[in-house]
Amino acid sequence: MNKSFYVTTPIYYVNGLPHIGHAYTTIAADCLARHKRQRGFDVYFLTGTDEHGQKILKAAEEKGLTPLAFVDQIIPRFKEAWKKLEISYDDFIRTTEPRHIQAVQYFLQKLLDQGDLYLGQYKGLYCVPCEVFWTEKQAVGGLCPDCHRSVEVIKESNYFFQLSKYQDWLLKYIEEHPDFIAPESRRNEVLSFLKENKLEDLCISRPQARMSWGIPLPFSPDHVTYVWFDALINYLSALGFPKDEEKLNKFWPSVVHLMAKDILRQHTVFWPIMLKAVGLNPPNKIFAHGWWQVGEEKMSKSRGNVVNPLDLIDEFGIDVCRYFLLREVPFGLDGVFSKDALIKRFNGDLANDLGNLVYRTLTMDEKYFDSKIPLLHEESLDAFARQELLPKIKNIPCKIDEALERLDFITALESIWGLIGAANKYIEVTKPWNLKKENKIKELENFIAILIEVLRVIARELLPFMPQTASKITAQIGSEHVKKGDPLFPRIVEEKK
RNA sequence: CGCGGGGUGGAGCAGCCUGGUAGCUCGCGAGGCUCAUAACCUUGAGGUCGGCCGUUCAAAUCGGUCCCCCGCAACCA
Repeated sequence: MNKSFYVTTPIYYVNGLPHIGHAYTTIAADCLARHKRQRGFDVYFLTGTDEHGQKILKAAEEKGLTPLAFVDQIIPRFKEAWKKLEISYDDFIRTTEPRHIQAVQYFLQKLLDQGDLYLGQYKGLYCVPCEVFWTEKQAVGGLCPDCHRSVEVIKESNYFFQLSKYQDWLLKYIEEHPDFIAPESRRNEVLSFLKENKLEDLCISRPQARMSWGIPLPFSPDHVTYVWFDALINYLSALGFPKDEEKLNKFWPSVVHLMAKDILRQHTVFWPIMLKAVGLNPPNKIFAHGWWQVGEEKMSKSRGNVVNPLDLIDEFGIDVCRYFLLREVPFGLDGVFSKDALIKRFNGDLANDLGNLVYRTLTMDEKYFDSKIPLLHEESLDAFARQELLPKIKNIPCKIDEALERLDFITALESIWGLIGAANKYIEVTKPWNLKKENKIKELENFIAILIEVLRVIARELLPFMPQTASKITAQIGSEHVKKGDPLFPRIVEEKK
């Protein structure tokens, strides 16, 4: 049986349209999924949408729609975006689907039955017009931070989940599993949080009367499930929890959860404890990546500086966007997005290094051998090819495996670009135009043959990162004859102003 | 003294754990080559490694202290 690999994005909250942050997480997950498939793993790649909660209800009311009608209208926009980005997900889960609702209700019932839930009083500062609870620190001077009207103390009866019961277990687990939470700075953040605070019990319900848009508690018609409790379970319901034991055993817990850093705590504190409570292992890895900033500010809808990923694709193509997002900034750190930076990457890495290497190689093969691909004779290769090209060709897959294990997309890509650089240098060192003049056909044949082999390796290893480009290169090379087309990445010449 | 991350040539980063010629990418200067998308290859200029004090034969790297920037500080997705 093949090894299995499960990768998830968060389920995106659909009170808005997909933006570059959503695309970033999803592209990263897609890259990992494609890579593992290529290496022979059985892969399950899950994405989806989070459709319950206060904000959805409000957004729907503003549009005069029922919540379900509202989300039904948004979901296609996400699916279209992922289709356009050629995201190779295996499953798209919606929290309004029966399979998910059943899983959540089973989960809740089990917790209740084993005594992990209790009915208590939720007390909080509530802003009635905004319909939002605030903490004491947030509501400075008893005022709502949003609308600046005064908040009221509200008490309501709700169900609670006793997190603190599992706190010591979680702390120990994180300490004993250094790779569980990444990057390390985030891991430290969670550790210090757990060491310095006693976990409060998590309020996992909302009164149906105040907030109706959620999954009903199976044991209380007066309550619906708190959205986060509902949402996290999606990672299990997509595996057929609790019924499909075969699928569950196959893919759990060999999972990597990807997300932006703002939802780290829910995934590293609530989620492992929830799993522990129902007798499942924590996920293998939880990775929180950074935010993209436009100019100086964090990208957000309210600031109106959102970069629409679909517009970018129209302008530059899928692969260029994928390459830029994965190559420009270490996964885990914040980055600054700008078109200038993207164009720089395009011209430098893609046009000059990769595109030009492919094009000049194909041109030479066309000129010297009428596009026929000569046979490679490894034993008679020159010193440079043996020392600089062959070892790289051999090592790249392993280097990429290691790098992607750490979600280090940059190092993985750099290993490919190391080969591209060596090949460009090889052409310079070998001076094939001289070989041609001197009629050294054998040498010339081997020279072209090894370069084409290099292109094959590049195309193969680039596939998870730039699927379209990889197929284009493969198609250009063919098996016996090359088919030189247009340059892969025509240089972008910026207009003078 | 809440916890954590960071301040390295014009820009963005690596190096720091395991002290000993400060490295990479981009940009800029010069040269080479012509198969190629003014691309490619070689080479040069440019750094008090945030400030100060200390340990040491020797500190970007260890210790102390100060300054500045950025995260986290929970039930809001």
